[in-house]
Order: sequence, then C-alpha cells, then structure tokens
Amino acid sequence: MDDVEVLRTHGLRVTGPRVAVLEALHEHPHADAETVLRAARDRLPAVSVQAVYDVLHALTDAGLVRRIEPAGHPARYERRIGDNHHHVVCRSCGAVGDIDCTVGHSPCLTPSSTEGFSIEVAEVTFWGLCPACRSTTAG
Amino acid sequence: MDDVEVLRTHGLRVTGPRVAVLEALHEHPHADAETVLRAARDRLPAVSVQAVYDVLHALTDAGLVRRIEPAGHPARYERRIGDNHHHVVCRSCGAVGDIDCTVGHSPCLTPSSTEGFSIEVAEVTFWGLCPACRSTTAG
DNA sequence: TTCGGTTATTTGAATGATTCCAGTTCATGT
DNA sequence: ACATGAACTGGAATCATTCAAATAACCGAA
Repeated sequence: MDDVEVLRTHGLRVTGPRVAVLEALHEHPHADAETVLRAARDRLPAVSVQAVYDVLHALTDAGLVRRIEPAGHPARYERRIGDNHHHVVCRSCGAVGDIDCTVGHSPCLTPSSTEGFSIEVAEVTFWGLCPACRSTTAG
Repeated sequence: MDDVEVLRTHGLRVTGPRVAVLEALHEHPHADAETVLRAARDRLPAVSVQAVYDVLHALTDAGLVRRIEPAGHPARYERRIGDNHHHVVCRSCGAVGDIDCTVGHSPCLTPSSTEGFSIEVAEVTFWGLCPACRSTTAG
C-alpha cells in the first residue's frame, strides 16, 4: 500500500503536501516539524510552513501518524503506530529512538490509584544520552 | 524542617521570592508558572515574573522541585520528589494527579533494547479525563 | 470533460510560555 | 558594618505553533 492509497483508506484527500509529508516521515522516522518541512520541500518546493503543520495535524487526527512531545523539545512525528512502543530521548541533543515494550501490556501501566481519572493511554519516555552524545560529553 | 531551612540545606540563599515560591507550591501541588506567580504574589506582591521563573529553575536544579511538562500544556512544578511516582494528566483541562508506582521499580521501566542510549530515568504519564471533565464532557 | 461544492493550502500576522539582557539590589561570610 | 557575588527587576526577544482570510486544488456528478 503506497502513500496515496494510505491516505484514501483513511478518508483523506490525496494532495501534494500530504504525500510529500508522508514520504518525508518515511525518510526521517522521528522528524520534527522543521525537518519534515525541509524534506517535504525536496519534493514539493512550494509547500508552506502552515501546510506542513496542517497536514501533520490531519494525519495525526486520522491516526496515521503519532505525535511525540518530549519535554523541552519541539514535537516530533512518526509513522510507526499501533504497536504501543516507547521512546528514548537524548537529554543532550534531543535524538529519539524507539523501544519495544516487550513486557507487553500492563505492568506499571495499570496504575493502582487513578485519583478518579478515567485512564485512556499510558506513555513511557526514557531519558538518557544517545551514543553520539555519550562519547562527546563524557568520553 | 521549614522552607527556610530547606533552602539552606540545599546550599541556596534564602530570599523572599524563594520562600514565597516554596509556599506557593505547597499550596498548589501541581501548579504551573502562572499559578505559582499568583500565589507567590499573595505573600510578596512585588515579585516579578522572571524572579519566579528563575527561582523555579534554581529549585529544580537543586533537586528541591520537580518539573513536569505534559505535552500541550505549560510546565508544572511539584515539591513531592524522590519517590518515583507518576502522573495522570487530564486530556481536557490539563489537571494533574499523582499516581504511586506500586509495582515499585523496573517492570516496563527496564527496556529491552536501549538502541545504544544510556538510560537514566523513565517517565510515565497517563492520559485520561479528570472527574470534573468526565461529568461535563460525557454525562 | 466540465462544473460545483467542499476541503486544503497559501500568505501574513499573532500568540503564549519562557528566556535573554543590562543594570540594580540584596543576602551572606568576615 | 563591608565587600562580593548571586539574585532580582523591567523590558524586550525568541521559538514553535496557531489563527484568519483569501485563493486554489481535489473529486464526484452531470
């Protein structure tokens, strides 16, 4: 299923910016808006900043793309969805990596006291240093 | 140990704004910067916006206060630290609640593949609806 | 293939939390 | 009390993201 078909399947109109953004995300698995913009412009030079934001929003709403918002860093977007994996974020450079949740479901993710909240999803973020920053910072 | 002593213990100078901010945080367990500012001004009307940000930063660096940054909401600050608890955030109004990590340490928090990252902390955020928003939104 | 209605995109300006800057004031140790 | 360096004030600036209005593109129907 190519990008065009993916869009149709999810009831979204097929437009240049949307295809370009999907391809950009394929190239950069955890790209922030600016990276997506640049990569999208490699294919569609005229695409505007807001178009990229709109498209990312539309894709996120449609469940095609997942938005990650690491504290202190601009939002990032990824196409890998539906498998409940988690993320490592580099404290130093903000690089993001995927981490499979091998424990499967539950564990810490079924809280003891919910404080009256109805809980829908649990989000796990690991903070550390990426390989590159490890060698640079510490040695 | 009162607020003044807490500051001294952590090697921080004792100043009006710092005490005011600590007291504000005691009153509002998950306050954002604006709430802290207002509560601090109840005690110290002249305190500036920047002083509050500086103080919150200093307290966070000193490990006296923990900063929570729920995606899409302004940062919040809390005094309860060192017990590795997690948070529930209301999707609708941004209210924050504490959730004890009864499972203790580890579970999902020891990832399988670290992708080469050196991992320091794991952060768990639950997303849902707070009691107030549940009754308002759904019915 | 042309038409029409809806939806997406463009352009440009605005927002809002947070931070930077330069100068002044204050807390602390002697 | 005094010197010193950290902390505070006020104002402007930053950055990602969003809003608003006008234009243009998509896609089903004729």
